[in-house]
Amino acid sequence: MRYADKNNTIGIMINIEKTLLSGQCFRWKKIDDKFDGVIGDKHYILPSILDTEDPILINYFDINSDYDKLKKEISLISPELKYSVEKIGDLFILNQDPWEVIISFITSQNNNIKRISKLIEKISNVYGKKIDDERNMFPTVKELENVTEEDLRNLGFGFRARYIVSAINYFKDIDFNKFKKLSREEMEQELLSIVGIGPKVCNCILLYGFHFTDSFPIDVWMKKALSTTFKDLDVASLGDKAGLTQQYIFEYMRLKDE
DNA sequence: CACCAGGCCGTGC
DNA sequence: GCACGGCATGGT
Repeated sequence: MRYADKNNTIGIMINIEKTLLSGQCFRWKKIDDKFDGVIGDKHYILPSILDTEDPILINYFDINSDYDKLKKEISLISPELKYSVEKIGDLFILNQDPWEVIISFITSQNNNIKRISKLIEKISNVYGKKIDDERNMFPTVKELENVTEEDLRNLGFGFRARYIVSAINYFKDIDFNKFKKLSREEMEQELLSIVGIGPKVCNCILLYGFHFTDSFPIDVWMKKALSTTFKDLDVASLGDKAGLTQQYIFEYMRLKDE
């Protein structure tokens, strides 16, 4: 929601709760009515209604994109999506560290959010730089380059340990800045060549890690949604609102289960 | 004790 | 091509 204060400064107040609990990020913990998390090298404790001019937060929550417009467009697609947008309210596609997203979503397969969060916190505490007494940064590719499958199994990553090592081995030898400049198609092809990254994880990485907002990750929930309530939805026509639409569909399916 | 978690890999047909 | 079992671990 946009507002102007007495100095006529334009600000934006957003509700970050649904986004931080949506399953696109794994480093935020809800403590009482605050959210405790890490963005890059900073430890944040944020209220669920956020009013900020911090450029790091503005970028992270993608505040400069026009979500009011996107929500309006998504509401027009179907009554169910209109309901979901009204009920859920603010929902953003975050701008996260792509490397953290790659490891997070490899970790996410056949797993649940709680345990994914625990594992991401562990790998940060063991290999990442310390920020303060409570939190560490997510480790860089460099900091993970000598990590073995056994190390990761000992941390609890299970069968995903092999996949994470394969991702580390791929990225330790390439220039990440060049990788970021690849086209969506090229990037998809590269990601899928890494053992442990299949179509679903790849789409999550493209969407949540590299902000290709036309990505539409299809998991078990989405398959169910697209074969029942949303069977008439033309996914291919969604364009750059596909990722956000997917999030509202996911939330709709969750709402229905309550 | 079973069964599941926002999949993917390897194998066999 | 596509169906199937196996996979580590922790939670219910």
